[in-house]
Amino acid sequence: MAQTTGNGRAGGKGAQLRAYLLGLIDGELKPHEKLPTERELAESFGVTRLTVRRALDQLGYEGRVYRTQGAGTFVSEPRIAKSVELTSFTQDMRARGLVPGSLETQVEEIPAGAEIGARLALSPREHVAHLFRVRTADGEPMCIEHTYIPAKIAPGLAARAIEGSLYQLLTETYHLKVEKAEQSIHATVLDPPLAKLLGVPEFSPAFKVQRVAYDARNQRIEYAESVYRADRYSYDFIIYRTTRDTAN
Amino acid sequence: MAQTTGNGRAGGKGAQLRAYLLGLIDGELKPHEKLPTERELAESFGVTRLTVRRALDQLGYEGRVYRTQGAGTFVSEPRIAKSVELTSFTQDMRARGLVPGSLETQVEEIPAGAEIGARLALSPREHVAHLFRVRTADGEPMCIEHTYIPAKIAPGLAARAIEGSLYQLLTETYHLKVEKAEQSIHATVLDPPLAKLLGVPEFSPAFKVQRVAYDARNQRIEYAESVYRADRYSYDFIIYRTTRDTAN
DNA sequence: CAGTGGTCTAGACCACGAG
DNA sequence: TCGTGGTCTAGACCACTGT
Repeated sequence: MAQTTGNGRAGGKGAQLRAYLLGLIDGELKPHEKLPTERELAESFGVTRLTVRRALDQLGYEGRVYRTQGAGTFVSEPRIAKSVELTSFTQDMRARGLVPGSLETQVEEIPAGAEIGARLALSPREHVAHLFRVRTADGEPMCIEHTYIPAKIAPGLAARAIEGSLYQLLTETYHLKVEKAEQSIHATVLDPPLAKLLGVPEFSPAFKVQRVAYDARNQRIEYAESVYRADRYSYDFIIYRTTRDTAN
Repeated sequence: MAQTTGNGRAGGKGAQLRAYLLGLIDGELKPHEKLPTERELAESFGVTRLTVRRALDQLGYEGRVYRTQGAGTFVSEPRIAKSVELTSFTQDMRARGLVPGSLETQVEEIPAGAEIGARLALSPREHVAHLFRVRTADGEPMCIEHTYIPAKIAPGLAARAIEGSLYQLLTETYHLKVEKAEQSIHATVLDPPLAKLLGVPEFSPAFKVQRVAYDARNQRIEYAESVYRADRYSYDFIIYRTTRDTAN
C-alpha cells in the first residue's frame, strides 16, 4: 500500500504543482518577488486555473505566499510559523536538525478511568495503553509526555517496544493515521520532580499541552498530555481573520 | 447558457450558502448528523457544486463539519477551537459574554527604537504610537498589553482617546484592516510588578504573546506584546496534518 | 452496486491595481 | 485600459463507503 495520502491518485496534478511552487519559493525567488500569474501556471502545467488556485490557496494559508488582487502573487517573508501544522515530536525535532530520543519509557495497559475515558470517548472501564516518555533532543530532555491510546484500536501496543515515532508505528502497524488534533495549551510552572526530569530549575515556566488526535473518520486515536520546557519552546503561528463574515 | 446573472456581489453566493449551513449546524442538526449532500445543496441553492464545496471546505477548516468520502458531510462535535481565528481582545471577551474594558491606559508617540523598529520594519528613528493598557473582563484584570503602531499610517493616533476596540478605531478612522497576524506564544512567570497589576500572586505562570499584524497587502500595522494570566487563559485550537506532502 | 465526496476541465464575468 | 486575482457555471471522471 503505497502512501500517497488520502488522494489515491499517485500525486495528483495539484500536488505536482505544489511541489514545483515550493521549489520556486525556497529556491529561485526571494521574499516579495512575484510568482508567475495563475493563468501562466495553468497553461505551462496543462491544468486549469482552478487547480492552480487550489495549490496557491494552500500555500497562502500556510503563509508561504500572499496575493493581491490586480497585482499578483508574491513570496512571503521567511516564515516564522510552524504550528497550525500537525507534527509529531519526532518529526518536529528532525525538522530542526536535532536527533529525537526518549528516556524512561514506560508502557502499561490500564483502565481508562474517568478523565482519560472522557477525553477518548471511552467507558472508564475500557482499557488504554499508557505511555510515559521523557522526550529528548540531542540527548537533552525537552518534554514529558503521557500518551493514552484505546486498546481496542491498537491491540498489543502495550506489549511492544516503543521507540522513535509513535505515529509512525500507529500508521504502519495499525493503519491509524492521525489527520486532526484538538490542542489546548496552558502555561504552568514545574514542580520539583518534573523540573528534575527536565533538568531545569524548580518552578521554571513551562507549557502544558493536552491533545486529542483523530483520524480522517473522526475516530479518537490518542490523548496526550505533555509538559514542555518554556526556555526551549514557543508556539509560533499565523492567524487569519475568519472569512467574510465581517459582521463586526 | 452564458447565463451571466451579473452576480449581485454584496456577499456572494458562497457567503449566503455559508450562512445557511451555519444555521443548520447550530440549529436543527446535532453532532454527527448528516448534512445534505453537495449535489443537493448545489441544486437547491442554484449554484455549482464547486461553490458548495468551497463553503464546506471553510467550515471543515474551522472544525464545524467533517467529511468522509463516500459517506457524506457531518456536523462536528461542539468545538473547543477558538484560536486560529484572528480576534481582538474586545471581540474575544464579548464572545465569551464578558464586558471588556481597560485600566491605566497610556498613549504616547515615541521613536520606534531598534527592537520595535525591527518588528514593524521601520527605521529606529521613525515614530510609533505606543499604547499601554491593562485589559479587563467584567472589571477584572486579564492581560497587560503594549501596542505599537507606525505613526505614518495612523497619524494623530497618539493624541486620541483610545477606548474600546483599537481594531475598530483603526478600521473606521484609518481604513487599516488587519487580515493576518504572526503570533508567538511563550510561557513565563509574572514578576512582582506585573503580578500586582494583574492581581495574582507573584511568580504566577503566564503567557507572553508577541504579535505582528498585517493588512491584506502585507503592510505591517501593529506590533503588540501582551501578558495573559495563565489561570484564566488557554489556547485551544485544531491542527491538521498539512496537505499531501506525507513525506513523513 | 448506487451514492458520496475528491479532483479536474474549459470556459465566463467581476473587482481591483497599476501604468 | 489592461492584466491580475476572486468568483462562478456546467459539466466530467475517479475513489471510497455503505448496502
